[in-house]
Amino acid sequence: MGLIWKRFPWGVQMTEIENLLGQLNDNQKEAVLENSAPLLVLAGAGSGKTRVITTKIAYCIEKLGIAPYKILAVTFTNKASKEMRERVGSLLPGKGYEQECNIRTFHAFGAWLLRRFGTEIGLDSNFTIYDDDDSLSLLASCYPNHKKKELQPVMKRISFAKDRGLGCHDNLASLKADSTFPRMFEAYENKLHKVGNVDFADLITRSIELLDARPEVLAWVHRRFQVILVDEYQDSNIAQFELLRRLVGPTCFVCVVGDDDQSIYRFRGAEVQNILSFPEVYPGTKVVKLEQNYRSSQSILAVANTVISHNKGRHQKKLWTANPKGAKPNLLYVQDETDEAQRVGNILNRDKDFDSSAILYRTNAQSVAFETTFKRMHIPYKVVGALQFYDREEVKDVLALLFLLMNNKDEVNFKRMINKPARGIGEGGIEKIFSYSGQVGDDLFITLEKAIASGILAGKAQSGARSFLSMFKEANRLLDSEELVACVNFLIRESGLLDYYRKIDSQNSTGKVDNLEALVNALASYDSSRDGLALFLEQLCLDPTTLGKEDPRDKPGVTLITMHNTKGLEFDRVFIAGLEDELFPGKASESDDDVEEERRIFYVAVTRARKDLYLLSAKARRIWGKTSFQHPCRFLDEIGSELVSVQGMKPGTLSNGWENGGYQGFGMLDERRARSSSFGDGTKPRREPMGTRIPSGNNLIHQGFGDKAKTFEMKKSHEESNGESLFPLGQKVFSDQYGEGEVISVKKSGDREVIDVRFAGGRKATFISKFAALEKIGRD
DNA sequence: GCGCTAAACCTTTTT
DNA sequence: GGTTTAGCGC
Repeated sequence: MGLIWKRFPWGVQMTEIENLLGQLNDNQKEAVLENSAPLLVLAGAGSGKTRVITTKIAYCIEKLGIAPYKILAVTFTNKASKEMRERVGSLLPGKGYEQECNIRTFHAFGAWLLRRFGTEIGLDSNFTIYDDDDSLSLLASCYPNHKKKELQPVMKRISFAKDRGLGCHDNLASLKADSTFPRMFEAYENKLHKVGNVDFADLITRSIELLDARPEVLAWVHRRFQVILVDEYQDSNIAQFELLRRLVGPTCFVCVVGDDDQSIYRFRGAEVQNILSFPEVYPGTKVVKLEQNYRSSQSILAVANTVISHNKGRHQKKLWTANPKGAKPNLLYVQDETDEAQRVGNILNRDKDFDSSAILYRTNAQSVAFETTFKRMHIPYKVVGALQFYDREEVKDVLALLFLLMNNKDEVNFKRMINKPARGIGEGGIEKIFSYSGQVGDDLFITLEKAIASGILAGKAQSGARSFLSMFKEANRLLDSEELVACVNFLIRESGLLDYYRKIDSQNSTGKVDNLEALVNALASYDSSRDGLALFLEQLCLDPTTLGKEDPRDKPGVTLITMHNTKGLEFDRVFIAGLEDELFPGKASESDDDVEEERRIFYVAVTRARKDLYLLSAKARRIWGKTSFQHPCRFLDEIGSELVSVQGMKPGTLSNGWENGGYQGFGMLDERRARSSSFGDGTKPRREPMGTRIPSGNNLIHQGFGDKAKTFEMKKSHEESNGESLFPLGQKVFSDQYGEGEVISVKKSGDREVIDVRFAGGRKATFISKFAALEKIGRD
């Protein structure tokens, strides 16, 4: 039963599963068929990793007769788990395996386990999951005299410790924190326990705690899961490694799949060592390597291989492909972020093949330039991942009320909303209220009731507190009678948030009320009971980026996405934008390890492309409202010039500019663009990016000849002076683009000197001194 | 305690 | 450039 028979022309009958196996290469097949020894699959980019996992799931069910619910498949990101669920579904359509199998992220699995058994370790089943903001607020409530900014690094360190499986009583010496840290860590943990909530790391660490404390739960887990598969294993952290070790029972088959070259979550505690040491931890491990790439053209793979070979800490391996050579990847030097978007738009408009194209960038903020330009050019697009909805102030306010409704011990959200909008309960009032609480973790509404009864609050605060309390009573009543939507609407109105945001909207036309409406709409598709609300909040915590939105993949248009988020995805045509030092690799990348991680991110990005790859690097970019002159990403130098076709002039680095036969000022490039940019899309050429005069011929001559020796000297003297400042504060300078200016700040960033210059007319710009096309004037 | 203005800060990347 | 905080007058 359950097998569908297919008749082949030559009379051989094959089951669906054999058909699937027939599509695999030998190594892939080996990985699917091995189901007794622990299995480590080292799978290069595009080597059919997901196909192996999904086929393996199908094989376990159809051939080995393992019940789907006994299979646990863990991924790292929400996107990946969604993708896997879909692939399982489409592999064996109509059987609903993707619903029955436990396919989740590590964190979602932890939440699932803790909701079931959390009471065993004193956790309420209606706990809420604090995001980073909430966690910080909780820490701040332990230390009211500290500013949030001081506490942020502490919070980061706490998360980092927990990701490594370290508790506040463990030896924290390896974190190199100061002596107060363990105490703060402990205070935070105590309070978190008392308010009955968990943070992200807790989803893993408290699951471990549960399995260690309750052998019967551990036994249940071991009975339940016969097969455990972990995707993107290189991204797992130590806590997750520890959790996995407990999940794998004596009769359980475990298989992990990963690629050390694609480890890009070190910043979050990912430990590449996990994948390297797997065979030692699980004796008898069988290792299968997948090195044939089925995704990309040879030309694209050549770029990827070259770049990644510059990393020292990696396994030697070489991805190869039998695919055609394909078109040479393009490297485009562009003017600024608007020009970048414009150029990409023009290319897209040539064949209008939007759906199979993606634009990849390092930071979410970079999507804005593409969005505005694409809107103007009428290019359809979709932004994947970036939080835009659920981290809005007005939405978080309503959510805070809902979280509070579900968990009346939730101090963070109570404090957020007790006086918002203002109802006369200030700092002092809150303190008075809390003086009626026996201890942290008491029911906050009982505390509030006591405080009101005592009459300690001032007149305005008293009535405000009263209405806040009765609002929740009524909201609870509505929820109990399963009127979720009415309940939320009531809260929005009664709390005063509706009027409050209406006023703000009318003052600065912001549309916040529309967002409140959208939130109610998202909720409306859930069951209108308390459980429906709980489910909504749970899904929201675990993946706030997709909830309530239609699946972006169903929408036509170009995909805009961060490089991190693209893991596991592929596109015919990929544009990698913003290939500039300080942006990518990021400013904070100082150590060699940091740069190696960035290089892996680049590798991941490049290997997303099937046929066409465009690399874009801008000469200037507006960052924080200031124009910053950029230097090309160092990884571009690592690609041999024979591997890409270059368009545009490498920006004004003095050395390269000269070597290329004369540095070309912005004037000439602007001219060239002006010619080419009647844009072919019917739009008017845009305003000059910096809104300044185009340099006169004189300036060009001045720069082209008069300045050559001088600037060269500047560079030389910098190298010799070894880090000494190139531009003192107050230095007068001349730029061909901006005219005369004055250095108003000199800062060090890594080994670089960065200067801010204010030009005549008040315009400010930032330069890396070493590369700045500036002439010092009026000094001697 | 509230609300306005000025200043400071900001951006990695995800669960 | 946009958003959050500090400081001040009411």
